[in-house]
Amino acid sequence: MLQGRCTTQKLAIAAVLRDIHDHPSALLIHERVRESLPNISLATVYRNLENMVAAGFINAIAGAPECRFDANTMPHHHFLCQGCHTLSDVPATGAGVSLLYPDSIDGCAVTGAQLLFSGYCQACMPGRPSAF
Amino acid sequence: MLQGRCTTQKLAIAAVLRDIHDHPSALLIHERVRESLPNISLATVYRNLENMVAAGFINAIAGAPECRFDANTMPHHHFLCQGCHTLSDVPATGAGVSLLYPDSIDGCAVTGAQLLFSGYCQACMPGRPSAF
DNA sequence: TTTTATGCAAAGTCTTTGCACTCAC
DNA sequence: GTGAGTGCAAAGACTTTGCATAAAA
Repeated sequence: MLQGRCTTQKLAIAAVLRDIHDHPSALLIHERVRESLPNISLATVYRNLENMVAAGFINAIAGAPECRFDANTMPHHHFLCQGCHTLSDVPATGAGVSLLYPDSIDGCAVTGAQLLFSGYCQACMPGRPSAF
Repeated sequence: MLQGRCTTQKLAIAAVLRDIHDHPSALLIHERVRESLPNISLATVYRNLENMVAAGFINAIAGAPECRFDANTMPHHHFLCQGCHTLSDVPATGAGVSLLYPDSIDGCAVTGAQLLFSGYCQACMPGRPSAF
């Protein structure tokens, strides 16, 4: 799982990612890791996250103001609330979502697809009765 | 289409967006607008883009290093090449892509969906014969 | 005239980079 | 001992904000 040398910092970052099940930004990950490793630098967090994304251990989620990370590498989609900017998981199947796409589009090799839904969560539903 | 007062700056930005058919970043838009309006400030470009996104006149595309904008408000998807970071349009239908989703997921109202494919364009196809 | 929009400049936020030092191997 | 990995600090890139001025209505 970990590449290269096994450092305390890498283990601490991996442990945080394993425990967090929401979609933390790099800054939040740094904050959490500092609980167990107060001296770890933000640059180290960024460098290790970059390596983990490259290794496929975590996913980088596009679409939020900052880049967020996701330790859940199972295929799934995301929902971004436009009210509170919360990012939540949407199962790849079972939520009524159906996505099919070919391996290549217009001669381009497609290696992955990110589906980002936007809208409003129950708490942020604008101008609608809460019974919606 | 334009909200509020009709200023030279708004018209110039709208004209640039109408002419550009790729997916310019805010900085690139600023550069292009300066060709006709050399004194326009970057802050004005950002403020107007924000207004146009809010008004639904253009879309903000998530997933690129910087936020990019898209004057094409017809439903369509995007392909981000991991080699050259070029962002291109994928027709909503006709490219073999099939996407179906409900109006609400887990009690959240879904107002839109962005589908971002990633992979490699023909020029960046890694370690594969160009005849792929 | 009134009020919104702009330009300028500064600050804010997130991310990357350079370099000397440390520690896993 | 060697070199990958780290901490620190600075810089970089993109975006937002404050305020006086300009211009649309």
